[in-house]
Amino acid sequence: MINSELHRNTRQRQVILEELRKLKTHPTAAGLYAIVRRRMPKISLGTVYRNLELLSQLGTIWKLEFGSDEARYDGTVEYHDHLRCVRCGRVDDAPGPPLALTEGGKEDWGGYKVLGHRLEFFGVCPKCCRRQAK
Amino acid sequence: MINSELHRNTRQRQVILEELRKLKTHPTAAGLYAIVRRRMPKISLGTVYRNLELLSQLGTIWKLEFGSDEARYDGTVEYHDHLRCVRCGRVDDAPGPPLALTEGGKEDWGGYKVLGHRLEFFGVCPKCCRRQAK
DNA sequence: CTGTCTGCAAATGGTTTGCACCATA
DNA sequence: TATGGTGCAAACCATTTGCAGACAG
Repeated sequence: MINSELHRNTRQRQVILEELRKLKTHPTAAGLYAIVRRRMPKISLGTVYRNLELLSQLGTIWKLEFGSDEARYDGTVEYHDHLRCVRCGRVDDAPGPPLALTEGGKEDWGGYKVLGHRLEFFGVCPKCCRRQAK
Repeated sequence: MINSELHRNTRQRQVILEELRKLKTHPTAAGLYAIVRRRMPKISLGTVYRNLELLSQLGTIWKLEFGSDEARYDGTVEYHDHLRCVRCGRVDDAPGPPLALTEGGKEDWGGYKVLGHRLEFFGVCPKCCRRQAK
């Protein structure tokens, strides 16, 4: 059941959320696991996955699962677009305000009940651009 | 190497592309495999994957890998947005023209070399809406 | 106390890959 | 006939899950 009142506030959950929010980057589950483990050496990767999934279901964090690579997680709540590097998989926030997509009146679109959208730009990140230039 | 002149025109590849283009839906690799097997019972799933990957690298088809579910493939070449059902994973083309995203002047955006974008709407498809209503 | 959560490890499942044979150009 | 492609099956690997003990409320 997805209801924040039914869930306990475990130390693992707190640390996972805290460390995710400290990061400007959008780590993978494994990446965040490595970071969290510095504070909680005994935590398991399964717990990290379970909490990231739960927090994203609750709308507390955002799971970025465009593309074929591993999912990445974003501790920011407000909607914003993303920019993904096709070479290394890195994900950054798109600069500036999100593109305005007028979804008004589209709640029933082709028989679909539209809930939202995701917009992702893809390209080559600065580091990979430099690597290519060499 | 990704160069159409270096690739042979095998019967398997022809049939895979042909069947994909017949479909209005956007099948998964396994779904297309089931269809292709009606014409080529001995074809393997690995061959379907290899050809879909190659064709999408060549730009002949489009691999839709938003979301966490299985990848889906689209035989249509022109850009269009997609509409994905969050319940059953079904993917349809978004009706009407694609939203105009003025990417001009954004080739160097936050240090990124922007190559393109993908826009996906998510919601509940007609069939799943009906299922819920019962 | 009760039911959720955790650590651990094994299972899952879509996708990829090694290999020996086949077939296209 | 040289080389890319295929069928088969095993390998991969991110993610999920079963379980018994731990802990929050």
